Order: sequence, then C-alpha cells, then structure tokens
Amino acid sequence: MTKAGPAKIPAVGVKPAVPADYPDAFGDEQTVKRALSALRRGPIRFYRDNVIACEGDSADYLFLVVSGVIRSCKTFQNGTRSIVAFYLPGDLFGWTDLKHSLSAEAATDAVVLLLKRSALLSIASRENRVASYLLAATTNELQRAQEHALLMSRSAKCRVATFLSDLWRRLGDAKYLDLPMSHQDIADHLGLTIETLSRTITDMERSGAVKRVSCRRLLVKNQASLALAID
Amino acid sequence: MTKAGPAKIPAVGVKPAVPADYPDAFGDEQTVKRALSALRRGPIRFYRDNVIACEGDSADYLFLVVSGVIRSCKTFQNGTRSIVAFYLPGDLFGWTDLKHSLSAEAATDAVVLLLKRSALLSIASRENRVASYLLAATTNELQRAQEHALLMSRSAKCRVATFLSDLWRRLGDAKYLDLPMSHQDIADHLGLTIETLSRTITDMERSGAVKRVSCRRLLVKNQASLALAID
DNA sequence: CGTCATTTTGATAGCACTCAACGAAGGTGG
DNA sequence: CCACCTTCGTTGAGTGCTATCAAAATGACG
Repeated sequence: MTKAGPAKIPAVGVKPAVPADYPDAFGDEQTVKRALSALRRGPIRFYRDNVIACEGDSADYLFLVVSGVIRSCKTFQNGTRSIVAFYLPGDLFGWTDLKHSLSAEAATDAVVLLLKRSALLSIASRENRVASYLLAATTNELQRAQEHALLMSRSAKCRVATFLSDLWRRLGDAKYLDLPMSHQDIADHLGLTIETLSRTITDMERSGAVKRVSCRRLLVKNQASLALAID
Repeated sequence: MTKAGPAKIPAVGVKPAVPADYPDAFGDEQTVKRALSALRRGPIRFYRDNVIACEGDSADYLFLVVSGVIRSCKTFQNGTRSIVAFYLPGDLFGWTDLKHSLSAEAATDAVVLLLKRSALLSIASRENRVASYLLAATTNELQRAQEHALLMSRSAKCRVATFLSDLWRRLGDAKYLDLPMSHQDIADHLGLTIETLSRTITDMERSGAVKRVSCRRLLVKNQASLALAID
C-alpha cells in the first residue's frame, strides 16, 4: 500500500532525550550509549502507517527513534483517533506498566531501535547513570504529556500555534518548517478536524505569521505573532 | 480566609502510588518506607487554597499526600486556570526538571510530606528498590497524564463520566461519591465551565446514571450507564 | 436570620464540527 | 507524455456543542 522510500539504514545516533542541562543524567553519556548498544535489537525499518506496537501488547521493549516520526495513538470505538505524542529522532518512548496503553505507529517511514525493557532495568540497577537517565527521560516525557493536556483545553488557534512553534524548535529552527506528518495526524494530535486545522493556518497566513510555501512546507514569517497566539 | 478543620495530624501512611501488580516496585516496600522516613520533612498542614509550590520554584522537594486533595495547576495570562491533576492520599508527585512547571495548591485542607529530591535520588542510587519505585511512580503518573490528555479531546459528557468514575474508584468505591473538591476545580480539570459541568450532571441524573444526594455527594445508581457515556 | 460563596438553571452567542464540493499533488497505465 | 485515478488538502454553508452572561436557588456559617 504505502510506497517505500530508499531502504538504507542510517547510522545509529543516540541524541539525548532529555535537556542537556539536566544535572543527573549528565556527565558520562558514553556509559549510557555503551549500555544501550549492548541490548539493542534492530535498527528496524518501518514504512508509513506500519504498526510498531499495539495497544494491549505486553511492553517488553522500549523504543528509540533513529529516523522518521512515530505517533503514539489510541483509536476509540466510534472510530475517532487521538494521537498523544509524536516522537522524533533521539526520543526514547514506550514507558508503561506491563502493557502498552497506546499503539505506536510510523507517521513517516522510520527507523526504530528496540531496547529490551528487562535488560535495560537490569543494567539500570547496576549503573546509576543509566537509572538516572531513565528517570530523567520519563520525567521529561511526563512534563511533555502534562503540557499537552494543558494545550488541549485551549483554543484551536493557540493549539496550532503552539504545535507549530514546538515542532519548529524540535526540528532545529530551520529556515522552513517542513511538516513531516499529515494534516490528519496533526489534527488528531490537537483534537481538531483537518478542516479546522486548515482554516486556522489560513487565518495565521492572513495575519502574516506564516506563509504556505507548499502544502507541507511553511515559512515562519513572524515568530512573534506566532507566539502571540499562544497563551 | 478559609476555615480550618481540626488540626490533628494523621499518622503517616505510605500507600503505594503504583499498582500493586507492578513487578519491579514490588517486593520489599518496607525498604522504601524506611528510606523515605529518613529524609522527610513535615508532615505539613495546608489549608484549602494554600499554595504548596509555585510555578517556577526550584523543584527541591517531591510531595507525598498524607490527607486531603492537592491540585496541580497553571494559570494563564488571561486568567484562565487549568488543573492538570488531583493528587489523593498516597500519591507522590512533583516530578520535574529543575523547576516546577506547575503550581501545587491544596484543593481541600490537606497534610503533605515533603521529600528532599536530591536525598531521594542519592538513596535511589544505592538502593535499587527505591530507584525502581521512583521509576514506577513516574511511569504511572506519565500514564495518567496521557490518559488525561486523551480525555480532553472528548465530549463534555464523556469527560465528566470518566472523571466521576475514576474518582469513585480512587476513593475506594464507597456507597456515595463525595466530591472532595469544588465544582470549579473539577471544571478547570476537565476544561469545561462550571455551568457545563452542572448541566452534564443534570443530564446524567435525568438518564438515571447518578442521583444528587446533595451538592457534593452523588449516588452512583447505574454504573453501567456511567460507563456507557465513556467512549 | 442575613450574608456570602457556591451551585443550578435559562437565554443567547460563538467556535469548532459536519457535510459537501473543489483543487492540488503524486502515482499509474496507456 | 498525457489522461486518469487516488489521496490529501482547502474552502464554503449550515448545525451543534459548549461558553458567556444573567439570575435564581441552595447551602455554609456567623
């Protein structure tokens, strides 16, 4: 169904999933890298829309995104889908008790490293740095989840502006903001319809905050007016 | 301003903040208890609406709720307030990097134990059980936050039904569901107005799912129809 | 019993959803 | 290379859910 891109596997680069200024995860990240590489499985390539982990699966592995974008989502009985988070290269995710409460799917063609949970926890029990790193990573994701929950009770304009702004930063403040995922995915992440998302972007374009270069590429013309829509 | 209840301090009971079936936090909880009691400060009594920690404060302490209900919230520039979570007795909260990103306030008169973060992490680095417990606690809270984010993109009816159902369970499935916090707090937690909250409960009463015994006390008449509103 | 905070109910408005159609982009096959 | 098709995104018209504004009812407390 989905067409594949070139199938070359990029080198595994472990970007820290926590802010560099975090005190405990700090110091010898090499230790963590070595520990991780001892128990990794993969890298595994997934094509767009492939399911990486299914809601209800036992959570034997954690996932480290190497390239592409992964969405963590849930589909309800009535067919509605919500995307809780997008994970970008360097992000570690899959924290849960026993079973995954959410599905993980490739939002773009992607490469993912699987890390055996039990082995990781076992290493963590011997290596303080690993334990600190894991705690910092979960804390970091907790904070993201809380901020996202906060976002969901705000206006469509604020949600879109915040999302675009965050994504732009996460992608490294490039000249253009290239959206790696579909509008449908973004809408499902923000609890909006694609129509509302599209209209909101149109409004932002009219107000001069951004400009559509193409469908998936935005030019952030005025970061201030983007930020203005936030809060 | 707020009237105080009787000022007796209950005995410190550490109820596990994670499901009992979690494999790693398991085993010797006594170890954790002893470790915690070695670095605790308090218990401290707060009256309703007292601020326990302020957004932006350095996160030197974690908090363990002994009694009462704590709300973790953020107030926006326009005066809107959102409550990310309520913490009940036994809950451990305050996970964040460096600074609190949310305020913690007493939603009712409450007693809280303060645990020095650095000391706790230091103990965790020597005691695997403590480290596992902390990781399990954050993972557990992460899952709650994600579920709450999911909830926020659903209808008012679903949000209220889910909240009442969850709270009922968390409070121990008593005969009556006594709401410990104000409707305003609940509304701010669910991203609704108090009017919509009230109307939604009225609808649920009309459909026979619950009955108002008094303002703050509900009788869950039909758990099935409550659950029906969910999803 | 009066005052104040809180909750409930009513009327109206607005934002986001739904349904529908059009337009753009990319892939496929003739 | 072009016609066709399919998917995705954009725009428009109308509806519905939830917010807002206003006021009455309930309850707590002195």
